[in-house]
Amino acid sequence: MARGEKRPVTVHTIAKHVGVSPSAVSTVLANRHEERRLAPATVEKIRAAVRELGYVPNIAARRLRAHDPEVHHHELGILTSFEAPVFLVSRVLRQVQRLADARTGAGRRYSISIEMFHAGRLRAMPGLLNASRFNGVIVTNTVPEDDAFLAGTTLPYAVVVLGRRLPNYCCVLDTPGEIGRKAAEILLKGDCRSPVVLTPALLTQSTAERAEAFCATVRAETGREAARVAALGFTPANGAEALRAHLGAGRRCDGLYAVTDSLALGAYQAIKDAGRRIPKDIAVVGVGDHEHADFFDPPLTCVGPSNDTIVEQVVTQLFYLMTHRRVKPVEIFVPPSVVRRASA
Amino acid sequence: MARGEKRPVTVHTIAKHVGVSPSAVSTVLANRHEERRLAPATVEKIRAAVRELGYVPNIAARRLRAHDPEVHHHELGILTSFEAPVFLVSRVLRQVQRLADARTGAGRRYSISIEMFHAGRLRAMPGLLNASRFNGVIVTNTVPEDDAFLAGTTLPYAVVVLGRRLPNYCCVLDTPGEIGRKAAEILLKGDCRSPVVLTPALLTQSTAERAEAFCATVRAETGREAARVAALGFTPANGAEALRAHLGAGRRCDGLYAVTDSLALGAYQAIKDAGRRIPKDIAVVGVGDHEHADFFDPPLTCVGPSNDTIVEQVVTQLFYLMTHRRVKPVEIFVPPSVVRRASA
DNA sequence: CGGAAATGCTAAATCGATTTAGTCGCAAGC
DNA sequence: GCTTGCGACTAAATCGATTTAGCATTTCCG
Repeated sequence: MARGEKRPVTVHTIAKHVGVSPSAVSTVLANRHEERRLAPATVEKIRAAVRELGYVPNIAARRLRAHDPEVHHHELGILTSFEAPVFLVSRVLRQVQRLADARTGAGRRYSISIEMFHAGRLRAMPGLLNASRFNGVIVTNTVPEDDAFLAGTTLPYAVVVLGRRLPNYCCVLDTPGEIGRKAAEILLKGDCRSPVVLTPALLTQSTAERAEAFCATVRAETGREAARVAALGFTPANGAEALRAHLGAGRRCDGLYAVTDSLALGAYQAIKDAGRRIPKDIAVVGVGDHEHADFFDPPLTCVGPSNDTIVEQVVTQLFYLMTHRRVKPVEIFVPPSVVRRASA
Repeated sequence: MARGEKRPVTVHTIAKHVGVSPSAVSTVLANRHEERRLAPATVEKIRAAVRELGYVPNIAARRLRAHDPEVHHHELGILTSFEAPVFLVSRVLRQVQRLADARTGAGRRYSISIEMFHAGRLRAMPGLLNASRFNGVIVTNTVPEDDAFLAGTTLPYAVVVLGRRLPNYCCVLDTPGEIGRKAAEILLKGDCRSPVVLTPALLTQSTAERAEAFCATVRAETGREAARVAALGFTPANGAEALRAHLGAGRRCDGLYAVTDSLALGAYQAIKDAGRRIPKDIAVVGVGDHEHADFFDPPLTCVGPSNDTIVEQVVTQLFYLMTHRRVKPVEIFVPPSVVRRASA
C-alpha cells in the first residue's frame, strides 16, 4: 500500500524496517538469496516488508547500476501530443529505428520511445528542461503554447521539430501555402466554380495556412471567395456533419478541399448521402495524411506534405545533430506531393 | 567524433583531458559557468573537449541525480512490435495516461512510453530481464518466439499481455473462436450460400483462429466448405489483389469475412471493380480494428474484439498489478462486439 | 600594509540499487 | 587446542552526473 505523502520507499527503508542491511534486501529483490545463502526466515521477513511498504524500485538508479560501462547508451524520444493521430509518428519511429539499428554495434546502443504530452503542456514533461531523459528528440504536433515554451528555452541536446517553425531549432516543415495553392489549382482546372474548403474549427498553424492559401488562390484566379466550412473536430463524423449542414442548407459546392483526410472521409459520406457523385458533381481533394486514402471510394486525390520525405529528413537531421552538434539551426522545407487519383 | 570501441566519454574523461575537475565540466554542461564564475578560457577549453571527444551524457545518471527524492516515479511501458499497426496501441496509451493522470499527485508521477521491438526479438529489448527500465508494462503484438521468451521467465514486475495466452502472466484476450462463429452466423442468416474468408498468408494466432472458427461454423450449419482466400500481406492492396484473383477466376462468392479491416477495405475495391454490389451481391463482415470502419462505403459490419473493453481491461489490470502485486496470474476473456452496419 | 572582497576552482556528498569482498560466530575435524 | 569451513550477513565501492561547501589566490581599498 502506498503511504500517502511520505518519502518513496527505498531498499534502505525496507532494510531499516526489517533490521537488515540494504544488501540483503537487494539480494532478495533480485532473487539471489539462494546462492547468497540468506536464511529463509530473513527472506520471508524482507518479502513481507517489500509488500507491506509498497516498494517500487527506482528505475534510474537501477539503470545506472545495471548498464554495462563499456557501451554507450543513447536515448531517443519522439514526442507528440495525445490529441494528434499517430500515423506519421509511427512512421517516424520506424525510420529512427532503422537508422539506429544501422549504427548499433559493440559499444553503442539506442533506445527509442514515443512519449505523449497533452497539447499545450509540453513544458510539463519531466526531464525535458534538465536534459535528464533524452539525448535527442523529435517533437511534433505541438500547439502554440508548446511552441512558445520551446522558443523560450534552447534545450541542450539534439532537437528536431516537425511541422513547426521555431527560430532556435532545427525544423522540418511542409509548405502549407504551396499545398493550399496547388489544391485550389487542381479544383479550378477541373472547372470547379464553387469551391469549398473544409477545416476543423480549431485550426493548427498548418491547417490554417493551407486553407488561407487555398482561398487566396481562388480569389486571385476567379475573383470570388471560396466558402469555408468548419467542422467541430478532426474526425470523419465531424467532417460529415459539417458538410451535411452546408449541403443541406442549399449552399453551392462543386469542389471540396479538406485540410485533413479524415475530414475528407466524412465529407465523402455527406456527399453521397446528398445524392451527389464524386468527382462528377463534387470533386474532392485531400492532403494524404491517411494511410488508406488510396482505398477511399473513389480513391482520394491528395495534395499534401510528402510524408516519405518528411520522415526521412527529420530522422536524418536528428542523427546529424547528435553526431555533429550543429550550431546554426536549419529549416528544411519539404515540397508538397501531389497524387492524382479519381476524386478530382 | 565517436572513438570507435573505447569506453564511453564521461565528465571524468573530459575533466582529465582538460586538466580540471568533473565539477567544472558539469558546470559548463549545465551552462552555469557565469554564476559560478569559471574563467572564460576554461569554459572554452571544456567546450572544445566536449565537442572533440563526442560526449553524450548518461541519461540514467542524470535522472538519478535530477529527480526529486520526494516524488515516487513510476515508469510504464507499452511494448509492441514494429510490424504491427499502432491503432490499438495508441488507444492503450491514452487510457494508461488517463488512469495515470488520475493518480498523479504531489508525491507521485508517471512516465509512459511506447517502445517497439522487432517481431520475435522481444528478448533483445534491454532492461526487460533485469527490470531496469519499467515498473510495469503492457506487451502486445508478440509472435511465438516472443511468447516463448516470456513463458520462459517470469519478469519481476507488473506485466499484462494483450492478445496472447501465457500461463505465467496476466493476459487479456479476445475470443477469436466466438468471433469467427458469429461472423459466419451473420453471413449465413443473410442467406449467404458461398461464403469466403479472406486472411493474410501469414496467419497470427488470432487470425488463424478466427478463420478456423468461421469455416467450422459454415461446415456445421450448411455441410459445405467456405472458400479460403489468402492475401500476401495485411494491407488493403494485398486484400484487393487476392480477392480480385478469386472473383476474376469466376469462383463463387456472395459473402465475405475479412479477418482484418484493412483486408476488408481492399476487398471493397475488388468487389466494386468487379461490378458487384455490397451487400446485395456480396455481403462483407470485418472485425472492427480500423478506426474508420464506420466510414467505409458502405459502412462495414464488424464482428471482432471489443476494443473499448480490451483497452479498459488491460490498463485496469496493469494498475491493479502495480498496487496489489497479485500472485496468481489471471486470464481475462473479452467477448466479441458485434456492430451491424450496412455491409452485411 | 592589513583586512575584505572577488576570483577561480576543487573535494566530497548525494541520488538509489547492486555487488564484491569481507566479517563474525559457531561447529567440525585433526 | 587450533585450524578450517560454513552459514548468515554487512561495509563499502560502484555506476555517472550534479551541487554544496569551501579552499587558495589575487585584487582592492582605506
